[in-house]
Amino acid sequence: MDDQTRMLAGLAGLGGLSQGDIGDPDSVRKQLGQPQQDIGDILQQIMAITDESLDEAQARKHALNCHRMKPALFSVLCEIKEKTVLSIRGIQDEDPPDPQIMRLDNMLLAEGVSGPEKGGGSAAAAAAAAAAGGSPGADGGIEHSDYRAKLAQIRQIYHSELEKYEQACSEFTNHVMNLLREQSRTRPISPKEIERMVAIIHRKFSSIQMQLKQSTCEAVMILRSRFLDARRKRRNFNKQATEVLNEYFYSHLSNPYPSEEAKEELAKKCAITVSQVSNWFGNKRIRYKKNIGKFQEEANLYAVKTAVDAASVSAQASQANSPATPNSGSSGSYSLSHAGDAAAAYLGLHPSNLNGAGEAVLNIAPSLQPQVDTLHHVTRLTAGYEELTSSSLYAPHHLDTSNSWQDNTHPSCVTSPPGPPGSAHSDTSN
DNA sequence: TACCATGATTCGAC
DNA sequence: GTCGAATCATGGTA
Repeated sequence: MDDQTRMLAGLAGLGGLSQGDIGDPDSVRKQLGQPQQDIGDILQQIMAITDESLDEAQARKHALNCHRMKPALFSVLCEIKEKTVLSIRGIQDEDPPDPQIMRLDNMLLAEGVSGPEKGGGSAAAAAAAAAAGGSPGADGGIEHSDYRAKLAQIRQIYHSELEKYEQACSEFTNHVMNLLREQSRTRPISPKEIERMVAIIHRKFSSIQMQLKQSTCEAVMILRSRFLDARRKRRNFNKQATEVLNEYFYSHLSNPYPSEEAKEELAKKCAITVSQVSNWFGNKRIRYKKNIGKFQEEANLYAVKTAVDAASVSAQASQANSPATPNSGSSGSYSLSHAGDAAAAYLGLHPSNLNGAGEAVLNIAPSLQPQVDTLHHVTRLTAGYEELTSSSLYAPHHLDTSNSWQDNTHPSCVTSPPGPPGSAHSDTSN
């Protein structure tokens, strides 16, 4: 159906045309002689209104409003307007969803700010805390609840602001719709046009909403960085944890690269994460190497302590298993120099075990080998290095000329597999 | 408050 | 990926 026919069809109701006649334009024109004359009159009257006085115009307006052709003419004008103006806009109006809004929505949803309540964002908080690798404990609990509270606050503000915007949008939309409906009595405004106007208003308000979402996202990011930046919430490990780590470090001084299993065990013992264990060893190795002298005392202390512990355990085990052969299963002879005398005493050295060079020759059980290694290491670092290196009995693990740890023999401990630094010993999951 | 200790992060090398 | 090295940022203490 062409425009002309459509227009005529709009007038059909008043012109007494049947639906069957509408399909034939000639028939319509023939039968519409009178209505066509009426339309001309109406248009002339409309044009003449501007030349008349206000009272006259009002009277004319009223007369026009009451004219039997008015609704038909109105609907035709609406249709023409719809086809000419609004159809052009229509294509442009149907925008795809804004990707930025989608991103913001997703983020707010993930953080538990928008969408259904997730316990005040506790899931997000927990995930974030886990990602940060923070140590568990009382402090972690406090900060966790603190983070949750702040997030809930942000959520509350966001929702109240959103509600305000929505309310304002709805009020404004209603107002505009009422206005347009009111005006639609005097000028051709179709329901579709009103719908479009509503859509435009919603778009404008959604851009304001985007700003709100952006601000909320920023607030969440700031909150996250404040609470989850590990540097900001650094806490020293407790004494026991440090002791456990130091014990391991100094008892594996020849090769202080704990395996994954060892790290996990240490992490469990110290109630910290594997990453923290890795960090600790990384820091320890570098600081120890940088200033061996400073760590000497500590090294001696832990070497002796570890040796004592191991010796007592070994003695107990020997007594329990085979009192007659305390050193059964010994792996070989090791020499100790004077610097390790104290520890050697703890290890149960007897004067008869001293060799001609004044070094101790001892049959060591395999379980004591790491401690002996440590003593060798410590000894070498203090005064006895030249003596030890001249001894064919001992080929130590050591810091080589480039000051890096080298493993000349086998690793000193079963929990610390062989291999140079960098061979999948640990992870620094930063 | 200055200084040192220490846990975490970053960066380049491998 | 891990490592060493440098650096940052905070905690603890004199």
